[in-house]
Amino acid sequence: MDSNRQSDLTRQRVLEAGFKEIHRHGFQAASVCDILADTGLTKGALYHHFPSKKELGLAVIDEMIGAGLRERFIRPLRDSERPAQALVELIGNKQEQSEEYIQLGCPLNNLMQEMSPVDEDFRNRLNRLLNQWQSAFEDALRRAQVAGEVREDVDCHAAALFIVSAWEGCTGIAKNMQSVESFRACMSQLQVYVVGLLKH
Amino acid sequence: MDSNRQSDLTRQRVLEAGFKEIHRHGFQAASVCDILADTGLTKGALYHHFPSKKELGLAVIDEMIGAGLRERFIRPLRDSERPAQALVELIGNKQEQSEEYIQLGCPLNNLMQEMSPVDEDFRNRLNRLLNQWQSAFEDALRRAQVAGEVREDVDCHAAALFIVSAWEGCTGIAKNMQSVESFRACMSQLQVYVVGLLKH
DNA sequence: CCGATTACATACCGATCGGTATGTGGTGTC
DNA sequence: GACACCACATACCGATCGGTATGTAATCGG
Repeated sequence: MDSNRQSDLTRQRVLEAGFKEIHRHGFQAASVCDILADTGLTKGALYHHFPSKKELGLAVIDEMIGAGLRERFIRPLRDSERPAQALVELIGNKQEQSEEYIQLGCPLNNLMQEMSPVDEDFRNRLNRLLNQWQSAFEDALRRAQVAGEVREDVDCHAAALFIVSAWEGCTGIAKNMQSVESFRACMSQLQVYVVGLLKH
Repeated sequence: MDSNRQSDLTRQRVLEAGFKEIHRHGFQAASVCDILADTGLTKGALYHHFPSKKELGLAVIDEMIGAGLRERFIRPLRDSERPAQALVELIGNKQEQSEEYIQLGCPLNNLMQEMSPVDEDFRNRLNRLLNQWQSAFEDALRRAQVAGEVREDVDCHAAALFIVSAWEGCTGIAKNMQSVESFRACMSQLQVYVVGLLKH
C-alpha cells in the first residue's frame, strides 16, 4: 500500500523529468539517459513503469500536457459565468506567459509540429487535446452567443479553431523571436479579432 | 567551366534532397545517409560541398526555404499595385496549399519550432526569413494605408506580425488535424481579421 | 517468518548516428 | 603529356542511441 504510493511517486518523477526534457529538446532528440540524469533514477526505473520511450512520451501528453491544458484553459472557461469576458481576459493575461514558456514554446504545439507527420499515435493523442481545447473555446463562444454577447452570424466552431491556431502561432513565433513584447503585441491582435466577434 | 556547372548541379541536388528530408523528419531526425539515398550520391559528395550537416541545414534555410518565401509571398505583394486586395487574395488562395504542404507543414515553421530553442545559428537564420516575411506584409499594409484602404488607427507592424503568426498557426494545426477543410476554415477567419483592418 | 513478487540498479547489447581518412577517375594547365 | 587539383566514392571510426538481461534489496501475502 505504502510501497504502491512510493512506486507511483517515482513514476510521477519520471513523468515530470520526461516532460521537461521533451519540452526542451523535443521527443525524438530527448535522451532517456538525460531524462533520468537529474532524477537520480536509472533505466530500470523508467522501463519498469513504461514499456518504451514512446509510451513515456504518450503518457507525458496525456497526463502532463493534458492536465496543464485542463487547468489553465478548459476549467476557467467552463466555470466562468461570463464566457466572453473570460475569453478576452484569458487572451490578454500577460503574466501567465512566463519567460521560460516563451523561450521553449507551448509543449503541445512543439510536439504537434515535430511528431504529427512522423507518428500516427502521437498525432491522435495530440489531436484529442487539441479538440478539447477547441471545444472549450467553442462552448464559451456559444454560451456567449446565447447570452447575446456574440454576434449571431459568427461561426463559433471556426472561430474557436482560429483562436487555437492563432494562439499556437503567436507562441511559436514568439519562441523564435525570443521576445515577450512580440508575443504580447501578437496576442493583442488576437484580442482585436475576438472583440470583433462581439456585438458592437 | 563545364565541370563547375556539374559541381553546382550536384550541390543543388544535395540541397533539394536535404530540403525534402528535413521537411519530412525535421533537421535533427534527418539522416545524412537517407538524404543521399535517393540521389545516388554518397557522403563524399555532401561533405565536399558542405562542411557539416548543420551547414547543410543552414544552406537549406537560406537557399531553399528563403527562395520559396520570396517567390510565393514577398514578390507578389511587392509587385502588386493593389496591396490590400493582393493580401486578402493571398490568404484566400486555396489551391496554393497542396495536400503535401498540409501534411508536412510549413518548412519554415517546422524548423522554427524544432531548432529555435536548440541552436542559436538556426534561430538567427530563421528569424531573418521571418522578418522578411513580416516586412512584406507590413509594407503591403502600409501602402494600403497610404492609399486609404486600411484604417489609420491600424498598427501595421503588429498586424503583420499577427498575420504571419496566425498563418503559421493555421498550417501547424492543419498539419496535426491532417485536414484541408480545417485549414481553409481557419484561413477564412484570418481573412475576417484582415478585412476588419480595412475601411468600412 | 518465509517464499514470491515488486521495484528498481547495473552492465551490456546491436544499431545508427555524424564525420573522416583515403582512394580514384576525370579535368584543366602549362 | 606530365602534373596538380577538383569532385566525388568507399570504407571505416568513436559516440550515442533505445532497449534488455540480470542482479538485488524491499515489500507483500499467507
